[in-house]
Amino acid sequence: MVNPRIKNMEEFAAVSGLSRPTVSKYFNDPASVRPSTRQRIEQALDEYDYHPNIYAMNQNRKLTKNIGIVVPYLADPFFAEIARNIEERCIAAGFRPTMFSSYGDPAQEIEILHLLRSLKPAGVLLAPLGRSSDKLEIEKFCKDVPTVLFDSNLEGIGAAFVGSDNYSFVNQTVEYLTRVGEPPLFFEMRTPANPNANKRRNAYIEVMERLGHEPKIVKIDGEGWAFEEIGKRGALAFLAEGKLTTDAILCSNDRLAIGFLAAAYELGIRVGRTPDCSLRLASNDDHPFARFTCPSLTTAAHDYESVSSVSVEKMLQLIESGGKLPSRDEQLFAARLVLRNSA
Amino acid sequence: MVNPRIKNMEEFAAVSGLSRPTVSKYFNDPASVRPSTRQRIEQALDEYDYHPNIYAMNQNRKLTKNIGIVVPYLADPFFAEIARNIEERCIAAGFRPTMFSSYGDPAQEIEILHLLRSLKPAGVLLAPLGRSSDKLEIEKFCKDVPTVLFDSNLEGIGAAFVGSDNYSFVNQTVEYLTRVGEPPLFFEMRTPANPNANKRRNAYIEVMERLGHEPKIVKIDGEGWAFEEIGKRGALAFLAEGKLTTDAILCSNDRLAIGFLAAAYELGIRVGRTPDCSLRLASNDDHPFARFTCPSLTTAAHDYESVSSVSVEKMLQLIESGGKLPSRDEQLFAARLVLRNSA
DNA sequence: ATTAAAAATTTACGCGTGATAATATTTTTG
DNA sequence: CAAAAATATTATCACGCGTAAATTTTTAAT
Repeated sequence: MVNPRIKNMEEFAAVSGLSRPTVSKYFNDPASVRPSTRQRIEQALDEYDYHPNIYAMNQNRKLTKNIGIVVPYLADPFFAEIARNIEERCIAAGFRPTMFSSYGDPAQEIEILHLLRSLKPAGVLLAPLGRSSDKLEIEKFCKDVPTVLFDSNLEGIGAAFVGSDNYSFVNQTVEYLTRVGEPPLFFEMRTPANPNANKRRNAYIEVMERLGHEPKIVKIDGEGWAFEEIGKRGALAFLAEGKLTTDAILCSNDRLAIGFLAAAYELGIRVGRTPDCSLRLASNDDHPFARFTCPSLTTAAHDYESVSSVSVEKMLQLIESGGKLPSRDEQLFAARLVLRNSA
Repeated sequence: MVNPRIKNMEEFAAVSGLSRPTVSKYFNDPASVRPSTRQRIEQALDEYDYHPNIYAMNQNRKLTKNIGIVVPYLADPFFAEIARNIEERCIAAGFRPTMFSSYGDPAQEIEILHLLRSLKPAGVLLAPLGRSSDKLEIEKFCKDVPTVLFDSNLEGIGAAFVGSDNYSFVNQTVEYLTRVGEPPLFFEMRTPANPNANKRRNAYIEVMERLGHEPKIVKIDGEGWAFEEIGKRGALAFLAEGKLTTDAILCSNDRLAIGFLAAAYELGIRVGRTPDCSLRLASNDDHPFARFTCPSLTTAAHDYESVSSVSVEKMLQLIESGGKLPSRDEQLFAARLVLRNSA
């Protein structure tokens, strides 16, 4: 490694005693050269410090090894966690993932797609903002760049969608809550950014009616992505009203529930399933922090593993087949009910 | 925009009635061409859909507009938040930041630096893993690429360091805790990954001695980045021993404190400063979730704004001056004590 | 108006790699 | 051991742009 600097592939080919095209082939696919040749290259790679120039490589290549991962809000541990999982799998598959977050801003989401376009990625994994997304622009993007949507669906857009079955989430939490006590009230934001929220509300109504209970929904105000704060304020206001008609509450998502628990704690309302508690609270997502709330949060867990692995698989499949899939398929994964202490 | 496709800068220069190098100059700095020329280019830009090829641009350029942002663990909301802040500022300064996370793995940290090297970034903002970092490799990297360290310092490495003054953190929390009650015990991991942890412990000892109290430290076992879990287990074990000699505890960082609070809640130990509480708990960092713990967490807050803005400023300054600064300077920002309900 | 200086533009060349076709070499097979 | 198949080499071109030097145009000064 202390040997004279290697400037380019030409020089590196020289010191390894091969021609440049052969070395080029090796870098594009090490298995495409004879084992003996491969050995010579890898030996030279040990002795000399050479890395192909990324920009020169990608400039004239039909398809780069880049993968774009786009999420709505990377500072949300839920997305951070799933992005981490996906990133890892892309690297394992020999690709170079880059992460992007639109931080809740539709304009930035589109900007990211523009940037991504000029990055000529082999594929993109996109968790769109949802309601506020510029669907026309995203649709245009998906026509040019092989894209798999995950987490939140935009009807008909992208080559495939991989996400969670919201009905399964709510069905399990509602059934559990009603089985061990009174039927739950549904606690959500009035204008949720994420389309999953709407599906969850509808599922709640459907499941409640099936079970012969009247659905009751509390809608709280708030904009943006500070869900804990919104949930806390909403819960403080709601609990202060004293109109609680049941002992059970189902939050649309864990971040609202975290805010709710903070509010309940401040008001001295004990939450849990033990006799000393006046309220049971369940939620959906299994946020990374749900295990550390007080009390720990009973919630319907995403199948993180399946969602991330199948998203990546779909994407690789899409790349293999040249960017087009015969038909857009949607794959949904059921929740796993995680019983903790809040309900 | 419906006009014939523009393939490259040559064609775009043609339709705007200019030569390619002139157009090239415009894209590198719109102010470097005559206003009348600029107008012609921007008009053509409206009519035709052309974007310069990123790879071709960067291949033959001495300095790209890329900025690398590297953090130890992006799924930690603290780093996610500060990375978001830094990212935004880089974009505002006309650069193209890319975020990387080593997810606690020293090998991956080095891999990221290797990748970054071939990305030829104008500068890098690096929050190193700390104790486990491969310091020799990082030092080598910093010699070739203009790098500013932030959050956790590696002595003598990088062109500058911007972080928080750990003494100020601990000084404020200890002083506050002793002022309103018994002197605190220090709760930390036995082998902390982050060098800030060591500085905080030393500061705790120093401040306690200055105030005439005997420092008492509880070291808990655990490896990796699941601090809440480690804190919770450690607290459960510690509280079960019943060797609590004081009513006040200072956690090394908020994530440990979050775990501690979860443990206390499960054990039925009320934490806070009201008469019905048996324990006061304070911490350091002002983690984004510290407002939503039960009780809400009294903590010494990082000056997020200053750390991120000065980091970026230092970096821009470094780029301006051609990658070298006259001397390595370290800039530390004091904490702001945030009083909430836990102490 | 003339001319020198400054600014803007054009000419000409190079960057490091991918890709392809024709040829040469090596390895495998019958 | 010869023929066939697989692999490597040689020789070129293409890619889309940056950049220094040369040239033209514009501006400022006389």
